[in-house]
Amino acid sequence: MGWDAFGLPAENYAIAHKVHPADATAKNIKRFKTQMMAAGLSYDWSRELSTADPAYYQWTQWMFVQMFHRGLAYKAEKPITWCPSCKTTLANEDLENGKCERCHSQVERRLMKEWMIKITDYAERLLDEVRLLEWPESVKEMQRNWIGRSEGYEFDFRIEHRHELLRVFTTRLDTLYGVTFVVLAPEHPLVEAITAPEQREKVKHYVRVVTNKTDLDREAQKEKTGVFTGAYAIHPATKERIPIWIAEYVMMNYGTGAVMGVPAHDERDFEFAKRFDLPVKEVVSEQGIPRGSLDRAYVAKGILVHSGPFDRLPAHEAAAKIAQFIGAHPAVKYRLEDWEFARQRYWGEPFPLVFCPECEKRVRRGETKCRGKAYSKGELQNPGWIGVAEAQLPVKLPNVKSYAPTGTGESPLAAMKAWVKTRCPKCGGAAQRETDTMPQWAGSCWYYIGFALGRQKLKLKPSQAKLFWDRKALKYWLPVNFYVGGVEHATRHLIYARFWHKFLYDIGVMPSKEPFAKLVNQGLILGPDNEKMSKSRGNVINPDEVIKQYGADTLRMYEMFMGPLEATKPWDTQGIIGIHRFLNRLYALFEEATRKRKPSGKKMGERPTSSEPGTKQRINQALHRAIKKVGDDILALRFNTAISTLMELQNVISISHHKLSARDMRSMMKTMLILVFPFAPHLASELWSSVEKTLIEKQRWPKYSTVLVAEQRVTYAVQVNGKLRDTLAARADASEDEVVARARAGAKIASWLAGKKVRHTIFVKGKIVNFVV
RNA sequence: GCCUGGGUGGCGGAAUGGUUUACGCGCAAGACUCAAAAUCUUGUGAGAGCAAUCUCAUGUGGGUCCGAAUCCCACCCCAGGCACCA
Repeated sequence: MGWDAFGLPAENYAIAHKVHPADATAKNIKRFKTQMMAAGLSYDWSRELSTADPAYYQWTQWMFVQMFHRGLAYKAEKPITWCPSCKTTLANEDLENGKCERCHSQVERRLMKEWMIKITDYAERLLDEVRLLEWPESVKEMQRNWIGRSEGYEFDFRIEHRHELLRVFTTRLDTLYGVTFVVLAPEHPLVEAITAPEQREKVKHYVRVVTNKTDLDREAQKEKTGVFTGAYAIHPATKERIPIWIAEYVMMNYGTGAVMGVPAHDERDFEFAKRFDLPVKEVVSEQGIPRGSLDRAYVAKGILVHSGPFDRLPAHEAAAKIAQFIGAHPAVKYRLEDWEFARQRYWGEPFPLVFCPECEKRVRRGETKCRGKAYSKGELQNPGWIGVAEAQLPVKLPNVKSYAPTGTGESPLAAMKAWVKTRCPKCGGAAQRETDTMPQWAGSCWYYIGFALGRQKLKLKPSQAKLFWDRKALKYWLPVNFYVGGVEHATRHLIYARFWHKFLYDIGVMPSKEPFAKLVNQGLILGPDNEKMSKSRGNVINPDEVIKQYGADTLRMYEMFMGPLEATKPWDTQGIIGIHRFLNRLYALFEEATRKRKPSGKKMGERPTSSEPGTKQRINQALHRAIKKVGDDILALRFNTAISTLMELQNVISISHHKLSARDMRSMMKTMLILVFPFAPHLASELWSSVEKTLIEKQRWPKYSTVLVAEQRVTYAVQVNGKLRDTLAARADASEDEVVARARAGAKIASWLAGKKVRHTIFVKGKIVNFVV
């Protein structure tokens, strides 16, 4: 078990309850642990870890600093998501429908300079290597959509009277001759430079209005809006003058932030052209014959028309030829953006980075080393930022009195002058620590590696990294064979962790390419009202209460019995009694079997000295089928049907067990206990230990007899024209002729067949006879 | 709008081409009890019938097949994801 203890969830809780996050976290861990132990969850507690433990987060810092040195982390001014309630920047992945996933506040965009991780460098591999994963198709698809690859071309428009070039990305270069305008995102860096003096006021006003909108407002905007810049681009093929507009429907964070407007063949461009009365020029049609006028965009691919030398070419061929003609080059774009990695909050891993003004000057002067120590790629790309040396890790999170977020864009750590002030690891000069902290995802990106390596390894110093990366252990344990987790991680933790793992693979410390080989999403248990459990709804089922009322075994077993593991299903307060009854009957049955107690209810005679053979055979068969079915079901994670099978077995035993000898009954019940043990370990081991000195968990899973499991007598369904008219009991090995003859002879069937001609007879061994008349 | 799941009794669900509704809950009747709870027994898809039995039923409509909850086509509804992605 690992405690993902840093980050917003823990800190927001601490603030709400006016306790220090470290204390709140410690208290909650203790409570969770008590609950888990009460439920009998058998984790290997010797490998327990917490992401907020310095022994753990020193390695998180070590990994980050490796990324930094290799140029994967950068500080750049960008419009970043800001949550006004959590008072911190957030990553795209932290949003849910444009709102903060933690507190559901409406977020804003703020121009800020924060640490970003170049996860986009890994976009291609994150996408491609999804194929290596045995994951639910839905999650794989969510990841593919999140990464969002699209292939197209990039090319530049010349701008009339200016030397700058305007780069656009398109997936439909075949529609180039249909371009009647160009659109820039309002935040596009060229907007100010190219805007004509007479349009300046209008453009400024528009940009201000649009950039003040929240993302949600911008999404809600249905009508197209925009404004003409007064500038013109030159069409690369026809050399026509093309008006340049800006509009909020073009996003700065995708592609190049500029698009070619082809109203005839793009729905959005069509809408925009209609709104602002721009020309619509048809250049693709289904059969190569122009329609003349379009009442909506024709977006399908087709044959080119009105496209100069490219007329009559099919789309794909045309795109390649046009690219050659105008000098466009193939390009791939991703929806995935770089990972906003800084939080202006207290409760997180401090960055292992310092800012050194002297080193900044040296790097800016073009020096590549300082006192004989070379600057890393990351240090050269981020002038002044220096990675903390391995020997100085961890950078411990200082204890503060005032941990509440400030809202100023600086974390509470910035107020800790003594902590902030430090020496540059490169030049020894005065330097300042980075005061932002890492997001809660950082620690959870590699906790499974922590489990694999064990606690002793975590306690090593980062300067002993070579010892830390125990290749043998990593090869033995990883990739994780089987990961059970909620689907809410699909485009968050599971993207980040895959990236993190691939980075560790690249630097040679991790032997596998992917962290989690097989994934299953367990369904959410809803409240009895079929809604997500929440305090405010008052529909929370507290496991402590359930355990108090029914015991831990009933709780565990009922959770498994409710339905398939993957299904989301409501807690049924009444349904749990069924499991409780099952366990009580098992207890009573076992007591009877071991003769510790007189059977309750009906008077029952002594057990016979030897079992009644038919009964013994019947019960034994049921037992062996259960051994097979329960075993198979557990491996296939079908716990609900495994439990049904145990109930069926118990029903068979309880009907006629009094015809079994004490010895037989006892031995069968002991086997059943082993089957029950994974589901109800407390009761099973209690009963086991009442008759055995061994431990039930040390027992081997029973073997079933294939002879007993095989059906000896079967019931045939007898149909006439596919409709069930009779059933027929027969030996499993009875021949077709025999079964068909007997089926035909049955009184019911005879009457259905009377006066009709049987055209043919279908026989499926062990299952069915069907007379077609 | 696009993508991914899913739709079976009063309820949770079982069955992935062969007796639809296993198992459990609930409900009804009975036993035990002064009574209740607990426990045990029996019954329980819908409709018709005294009954044997028959007809209908797996979101809707069509198709394939001796036979469809299951395979194919079209549509409807529910849940989740993405969404002005050029």
